[in-house]
Amino acid sequence: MMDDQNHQDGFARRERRVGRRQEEILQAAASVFAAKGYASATTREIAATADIAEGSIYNYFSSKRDILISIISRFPSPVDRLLSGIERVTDREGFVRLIERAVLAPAPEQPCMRTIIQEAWTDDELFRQYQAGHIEELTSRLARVISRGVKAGWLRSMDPDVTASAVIALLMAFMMHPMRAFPAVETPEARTRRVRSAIDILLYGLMGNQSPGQEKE
Amino acid sequence: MMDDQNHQDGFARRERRVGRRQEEILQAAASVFAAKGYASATTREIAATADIAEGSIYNYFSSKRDILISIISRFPSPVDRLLSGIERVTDREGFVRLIERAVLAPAPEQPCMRTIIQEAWTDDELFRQYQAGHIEELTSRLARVISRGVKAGWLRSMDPDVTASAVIALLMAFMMHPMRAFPAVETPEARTRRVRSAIDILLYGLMGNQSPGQEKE
Amino acid sequence: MMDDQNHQDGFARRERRVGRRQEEILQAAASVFAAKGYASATTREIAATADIAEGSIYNYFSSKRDILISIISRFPSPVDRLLSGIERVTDREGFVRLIERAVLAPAPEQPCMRTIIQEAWTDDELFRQYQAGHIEELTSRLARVISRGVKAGWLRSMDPDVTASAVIALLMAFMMHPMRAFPAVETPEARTRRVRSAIDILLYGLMGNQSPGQEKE
Amino acid sequence: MMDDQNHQDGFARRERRVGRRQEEILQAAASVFAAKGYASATTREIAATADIAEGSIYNYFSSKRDILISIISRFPSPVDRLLSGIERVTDREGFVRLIERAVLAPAPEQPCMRTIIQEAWTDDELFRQYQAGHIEELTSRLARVISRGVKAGWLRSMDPDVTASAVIALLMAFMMHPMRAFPAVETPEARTRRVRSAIDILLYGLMGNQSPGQEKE
DNA sequence: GATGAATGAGAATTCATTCAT
DNA sequence: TATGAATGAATTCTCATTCAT
Repeated sequence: MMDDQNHQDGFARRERRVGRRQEEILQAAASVFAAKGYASATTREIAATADIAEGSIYNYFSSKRDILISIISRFPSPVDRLLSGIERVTDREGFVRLIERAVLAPAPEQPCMRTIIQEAWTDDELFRQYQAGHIEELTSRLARVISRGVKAGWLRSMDPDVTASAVIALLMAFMMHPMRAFPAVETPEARTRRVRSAIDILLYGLMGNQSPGQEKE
Repeated sequence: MMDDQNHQDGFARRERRVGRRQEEILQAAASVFAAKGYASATTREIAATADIAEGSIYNYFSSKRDILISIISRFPSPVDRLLSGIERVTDREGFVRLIERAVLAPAPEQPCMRTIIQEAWTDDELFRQYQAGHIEELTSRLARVISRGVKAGWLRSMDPDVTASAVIALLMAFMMHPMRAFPAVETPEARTRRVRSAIDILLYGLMGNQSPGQEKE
Repeated sequence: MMDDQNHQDGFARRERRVGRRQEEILQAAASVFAAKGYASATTREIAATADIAEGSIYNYFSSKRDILISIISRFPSPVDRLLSGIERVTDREGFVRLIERAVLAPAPEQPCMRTIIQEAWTDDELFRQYQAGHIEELTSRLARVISRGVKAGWLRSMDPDVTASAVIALLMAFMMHPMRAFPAVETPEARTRRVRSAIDILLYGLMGNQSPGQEKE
Repeated sequence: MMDDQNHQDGFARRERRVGRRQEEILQAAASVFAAKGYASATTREIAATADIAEGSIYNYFSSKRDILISIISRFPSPVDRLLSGIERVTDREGFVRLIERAVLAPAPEQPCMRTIIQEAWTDDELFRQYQAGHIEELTSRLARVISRGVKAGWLRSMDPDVTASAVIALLMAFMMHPMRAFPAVETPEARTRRVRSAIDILLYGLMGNQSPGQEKE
């Protein structure tokens, strides 16, 4: 029984070590992909960043592409950030919070994720595999929320389906790019102000006649 | 003098021929970059597309990167499309038209440009060299327009600087991405509807109390 | 017309140059394959032997395996050497000559081909693609010849099908290996004597009661 | 003394365990070498087949090559199968049995050995080290047998030395290759028929005027 | 100028072998 | 002794760039 315990411990320890190493490689790869883009990133640089030998990468991943896929499917995509909780939105307040949470998410990995998600966004195969389904689901759910909002009067009158897909396009685009335009200059506060302003415009555009975000600042 | 004339003619003719060839290569490269991304595009494929020899490329451009740079600086970026004419905006109507023109621009090269601009957007050096300046200029001009609009009452009350940069971020992002989310499904009409809807949200969000795009459809 | 001629000349010249280079690479590869076996041969060594850069190989062949296949399908296999002319065999004399020609073929490339053919013989895919068909054809043709020989009395009585496949197995095996057993020692004359002796045994075994090769020595 | 006994027992037991492990590894390696060829076989696959860790192999063998050498020198080669008992041949019957036993040997490992022996046959160093000596010995012994047979009249008149080396070449070649030519089609019975037929031809060729194998079927 | 073969630096990946546990 | 992750040299192949024709 003792032996069994020991054996199990050993097994669990190894599992954890493998997991840790994978994590390290993924972190390293993510940062290199983010800096150079997937195609220009080299396994050599990933290995150097992860501080292991080039060949060791292949003890944990079967190919460079496998690393990219692992990153993409491991981290929650912006889409998922929007999806979670969308059902609970029943009023203007909830809607505002949903959008703000999705876009302003303080995810520490966000800057490094942007480029990687772009990759999934650009690569047809990855897009179909990891995004398309989510987005369709998100769109139809959002359309239902909008439909409810219009009926309840806290959204102005619009076609729910078209509006839903337009909003998602806007949000996805915005979540992927907002930082780029002013990279060197701006302080975090300035960034937050700008993002808030954009959200405000979006929400105001959806709700009409009353700025929804402004009052919360 | 006759000789001189001939010589000048010959010179001009050569100039034109060189220009034409460069144009062909740029077109070819643009389409290949768009399809594969800059890093994965090969000079071989560019040459094949331009129907010239691989080596001939180097008679017109000094490197693959030089081609990318030439494309970026030759074609008007979305930023420029917004810039031109921004000064003439003096009322709600003009503003609506400005935004619509920029986003819906029927530029035949647009789909092929998106990827290339993304490249410039992702590559720090290119970004600084070809976008940063334009964007700053655009932002400050737009801020002035917004400021005027708020004073004149055709825009709701907002901080002009923050709003300007937020709008630009939204527009840039949207101009670069809107198609992706629904690639297989949608008809051109559906696409236009969706883009219109997004613009509508944006403008309504800026102007308040009256949908500006809706009535024009 | 002159121009046309020149152009054609240029075209032909290039064709020839390409052909020559391919030939050089094939020769080099053949000798390296022969020395090391396909799997252990490296493109680096092939390139060095052909005195070109490693990368240049890929201007002429799409992969290392493509080189092997080219070699195999370019040179006539032992099977083909047996096939050609088998139909014309109508008597004991012709039969003797057929076998002798096939086995003793003074092909200059033979020593270098043996190992390569072995590769095709060992690799299931290559075998099916380049040998299987030939061998089946050869077997049925040989069976017909044997059948005729038995009827005409210049072969002893045997089952033609079984005998045909046995003879082919013996010949193929022998053509692929005979040298190996005594590589360093023997003179060409000794080798010829030994091969002749083997052929003699085979033919005597087939014909019975009279040594067919002995008298020619 | 008891202790001593125990110690000796322990020692012997360890010896046996080591031997058993080595055997397992050799079996595993043999089957992998046979399937892929030496160069393409990986230690990983050998380890997996032997159901041990990759690293453990190196507790028993110093290198991959060492495994190959161990296999070759451990298992009796076809040559050895011919050698053993060759001295006892004193008449036609014995000769027939000798050849049949060597070629038709029901060794279960034969198919797996063929490829390995081919490796030794192809690799100059291995050939010299493990085959050359055996073959020379075999040749001279066989020559003596033939000489005796010719004198005794149960072999037709031939040069014993040349004939001996020819027979060995034929047999070696045939023992290494006979299966290949008809892999998918034939039943075990068909194969036996074919091999018997080949042996028959050989023996008939050696003895003259009387089929030696035919009557035994 | 035009061509495209030649180049060689590097890319991703494999694998025999080592070594800490 | 057993393990299997770590290593890094070696391998096949790619591709921007050069250069002889």
